[in-house]
Amino acid sequence: MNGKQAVVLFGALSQETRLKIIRMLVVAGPAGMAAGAIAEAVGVSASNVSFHLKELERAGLVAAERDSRSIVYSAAYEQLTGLIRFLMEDCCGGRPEICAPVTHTIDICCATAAEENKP
Amino acid sequence: MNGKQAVVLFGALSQETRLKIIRMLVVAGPAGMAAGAIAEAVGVSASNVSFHLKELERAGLVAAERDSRSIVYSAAYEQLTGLIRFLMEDCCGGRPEICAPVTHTIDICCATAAEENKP
DNA sequence: TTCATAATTCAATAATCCTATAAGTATTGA
DNA sequence: TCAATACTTATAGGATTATTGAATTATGAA
Repeated sequence: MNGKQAVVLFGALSQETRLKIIRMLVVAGPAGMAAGAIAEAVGVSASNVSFHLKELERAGLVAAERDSRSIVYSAAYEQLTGLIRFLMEDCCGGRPEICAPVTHTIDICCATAAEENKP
Repeated sequence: MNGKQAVVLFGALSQETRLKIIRMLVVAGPAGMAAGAIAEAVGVSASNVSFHLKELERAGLVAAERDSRSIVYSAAYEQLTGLIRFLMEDCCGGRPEICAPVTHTIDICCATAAEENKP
């Protein structure tokens, strides 16, 4: 990840519709969602959602795959985690307590979700 | 953190000069840096850095404090960590391996920096 | 007080981004 | 093949954002 890439990614995330989409896809997981379902969920027109999905795809934040008539989009987790790493690089300058809240909360999120997912 | 706030924060980070500033302040730590030093480091005019610092302040990503003739800016870590939490909320849907890379890398960053900082 | 330094504000211009509408492409089923 | 479904692309507008240079405010030193 370099600065110019990161600017593009942050730009892709700095729009209400696109941020809603990404957050939804992050929750949806690798299975992803069809463009139509996304449009309905965020409440925008087909052409508008298409415009924003293309923007997200251009940034590399989502991947698209056709499934019959639908096109299914899914979150690119590696890009997201790479972006976070880039932003917090050398973050704490020897003060772990400064960036600990990030790792702590994400660990809890993972653990909770995994727990709920058990059979 | 809510969606509208997050959009403002991502917007603040989606500009080359501002991203450079934030990353520099994240490394600089609580001591922060004066506006003039920031301008020189990122290579832009005083009025331009002032414009961008104001934008970052408006978003709540930096705090400003006057010190004699200088105005010293420092990163608002809680906002950054809050933003990351918001983005990755319920991220992995029971698959901890998906978001583990984030927490792992930040943990390593903290540990390494803390180690290097020992007397 | 007067001058120099540090930074902000203002105004004008240039660049970029978002939305809506309309037209186009791919896929499936009658 | 014809029509319907699911999306995408093109275009044109209005809105927001970035940059520059000149003017302004705040602080400290001679």
